[in-house]
Amino acid sequence: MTTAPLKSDHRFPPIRKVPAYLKVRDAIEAEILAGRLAEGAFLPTESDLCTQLDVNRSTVREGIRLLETSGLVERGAGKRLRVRRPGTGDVALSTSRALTFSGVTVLQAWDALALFQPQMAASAATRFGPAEIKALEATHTRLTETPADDFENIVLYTDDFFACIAVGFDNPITTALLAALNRLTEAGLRQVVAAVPDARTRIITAQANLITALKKQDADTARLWMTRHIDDLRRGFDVAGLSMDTLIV
Amino acid sequence: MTTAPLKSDHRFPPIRKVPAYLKVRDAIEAEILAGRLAEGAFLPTESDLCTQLDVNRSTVREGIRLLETSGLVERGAGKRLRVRRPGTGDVALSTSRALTFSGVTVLQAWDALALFQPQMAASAATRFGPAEIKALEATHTRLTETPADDFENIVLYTDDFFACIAVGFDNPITTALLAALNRLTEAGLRQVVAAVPDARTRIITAQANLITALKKQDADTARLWMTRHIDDLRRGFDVAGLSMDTLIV
DNA sequence: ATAAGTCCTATTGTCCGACAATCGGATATC
DNA sequence: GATATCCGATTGTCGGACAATAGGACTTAT
Repeated sequence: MTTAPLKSDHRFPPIRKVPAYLKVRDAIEAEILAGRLAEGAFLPTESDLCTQLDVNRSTVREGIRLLETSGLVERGAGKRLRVRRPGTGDVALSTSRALTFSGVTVLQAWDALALFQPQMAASAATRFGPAEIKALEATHTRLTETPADDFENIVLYTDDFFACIAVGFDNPITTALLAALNRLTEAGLRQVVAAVPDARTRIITAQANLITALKKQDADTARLWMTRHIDDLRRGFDVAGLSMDTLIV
Repeated sequence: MTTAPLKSDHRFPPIRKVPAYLKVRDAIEAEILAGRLAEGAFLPTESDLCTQLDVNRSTVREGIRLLETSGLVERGAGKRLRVRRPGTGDVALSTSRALTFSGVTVLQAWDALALFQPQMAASAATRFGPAEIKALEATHTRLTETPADDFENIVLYTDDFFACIAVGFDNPITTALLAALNRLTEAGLRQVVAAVPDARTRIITAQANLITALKKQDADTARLWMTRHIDDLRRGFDVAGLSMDTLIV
């Protein structure tokens, strides 16, 4: 006969009671992800959800609020909820917001950009067809036609150029992630463009050489010019007197 | 005297009345981001917020729910809300969730991985010091010591290896984004490891060669082996009979 | 017949008040 | 000093209520 151990080593699984409003979220989310609530379909009325889920309307509303941020449901003010599949724009926004909240610095954002963008440029050299290059040229042309003092549009088209490269891969993941990075660096770029007089021409030069390289399917040159482009941005930060350690707002 | 135009071209800015619960969220979020509510500080009681913001508690709660998903506040069940700065883990989770919701395929996730990871490996060759390489070796050793039928840990340590490379850059952005990608491919990797007998040894080989290259600061070889590693994963998908077009759940 | 006005209903946004559960701390007990 | 007990504060949930309005149906005017 075995004696009972002095110290029990039996492990109880932790008891976690999930609040009702979280269950509400999970229930609705599950229905959507399972496809039983198709995209564009209206969700039941809040009152209906109350009776179906057997909770109070306040609880239902709290659950819905949790879904609202993830972009799975769409709401017009005073209108019913509609199921929605978030697009790359939503992903980029939520990612950049999350990164901002977590407290990243300008340097970190630039570093990530410097890591990923040259590789994308190099890969683009072999993967881009005439259509993608045409899109790049269109954005580039818009930039060349922008007056040197129209900072806002210079920033816009510079970002667009980056975005075009990401979009050209026809992969929503790269598109979304690079768009998120662009969002993080956009404010810095705006200051650089405003503070550094020859920023615009340097950007135009880099873009032109990059496009040429892509046309020739010259991956190394494409990578090189993108690297120069990104490095230029960093020098711009210095010239504009921006500390790389400041948190991105 | 000019005649009034037949068709008015005056544009009114759209009137949007923001619901109170959104304002509540914005108010709290602003306080946090401005640093007036420091990390770790307790938020006022819901009742306090009611009086301060002059709205009903239900409204306050709805606003709080909106913040909850972004990880800016932390809540123990039945306990007060505490201000919190989301870490890379939170960013990775929210990003991978957002990508999942937006409906990405296994192919797209693999493609993104194939685009970014080799570049990270190449850059690691010049940027990693002894400490980072030591961490990689530790993970690698854990994998070699894992029995061939312990699929769960094989997947775990394989992911860890990728994560170590991202972490080595000491940049929360790359860490978070790559972790998000890992999350997306993890399920696929699990199936590959379970279905392809020599997956483990192939992974070990790739990792070993990669580490050797990093030690020699040989960027090209590092990139090469990472590329092989990722390509192997793709072949594994084929062997395991996984369609690359399936949506990631 | 199309456009504009009128009414009605359903639904959301917001409020009020209430109560059980429980967390944290103070207090009493051994 | 450690343990048990009590208590106030706070959250989670509930029920009901009401104003505002979006969306139709219906009528009217040009």
